Amino acid sequence: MYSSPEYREFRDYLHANGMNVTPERMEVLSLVLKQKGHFRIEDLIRNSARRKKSISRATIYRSLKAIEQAGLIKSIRSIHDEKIFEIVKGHHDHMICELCGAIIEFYDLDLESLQDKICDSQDFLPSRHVMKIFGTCSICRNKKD
Amino acid sequence: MYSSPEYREFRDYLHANGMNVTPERMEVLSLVLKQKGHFRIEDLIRNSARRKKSISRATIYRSLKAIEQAGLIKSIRSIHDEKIFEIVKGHHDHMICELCGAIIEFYDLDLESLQDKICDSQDFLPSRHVMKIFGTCSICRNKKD
DNA sequence: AGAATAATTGAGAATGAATCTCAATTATTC
DNA sequence: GAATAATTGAGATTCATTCTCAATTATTCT
Repeated sequence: MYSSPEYREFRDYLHANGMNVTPERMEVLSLVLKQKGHFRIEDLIRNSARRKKSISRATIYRSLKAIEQAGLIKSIRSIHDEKIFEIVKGHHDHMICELCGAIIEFYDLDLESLQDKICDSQDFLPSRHVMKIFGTCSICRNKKD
Repeated sequence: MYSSPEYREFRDYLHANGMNVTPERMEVLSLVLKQKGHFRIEDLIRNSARRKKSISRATIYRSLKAIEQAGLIKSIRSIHDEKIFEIVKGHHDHMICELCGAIIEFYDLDLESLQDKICDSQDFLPSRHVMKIFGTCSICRNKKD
């Protein structure tokens, strides 16, 4: 129970920050890990609600914040400016289709190193970045014909 | 009065979309153009409130939406996830200091063309993008010593 | 294991941004 | 200038998120 590396990492984060390991926090992480791809907070709340022992909205918010700070999830915004979380699985950037809303992940090493170079030229020390390209995905492009 | 190119552009947008040119809308644009760099909606509302004829919150929101759709401003999010507008002056990206919150604009041609190349490889047709690099700005780096 | 201490939870209240409602007002058209 | 359609303002409303605080629970210490 709660033995995969993500739980361990989260426990370590909690310990390192003088926070308690509670069933609620572990359960929220478990709900998170069940999501595939991107998810909204409301989805988690709804999922939790249909369980025997549901977790309060406040606690879900609080736990998500901790899980985010532990580096296990991160938030992005949809085309409609809606907050969406995703499980952190190594860095990548996003293409977002303005027609169908699809979120396409990509990673490009040249892009990463070019960014470092740009930061360097401004004496800026980067810690992380967000890059979103909006446009039309290949599926929607072909539909249009 | 209201003769600079931005007003003309906004009027054109309104006409093109069957919307009326009202003193309120022009005044909101005027408030926007008075801002330097980045601004929050609340700043505009406060600025408007201290005028002889103040404009309602609802109308400021409505006008900003129109001004944004006219392409004269665009919105970004601060480190604290707060919505911030900026006047569109040709495309650029952002470095955001996590210590002092400073927003540094930059533009890099290599970055732009690399992005096009990446989109091409995914058959994705880009229309615009957002790139934010978080980290520590040069001023804060030097303070730390 | 049990007591003491500090952190956490839940339920609902509170906040804050953004949107909506609708009657009164105003821009536009003819 | 009259008729028509769009807009405005004030306040109500919505929706996401945070806060409050008493009751509960995890952790620590012996």
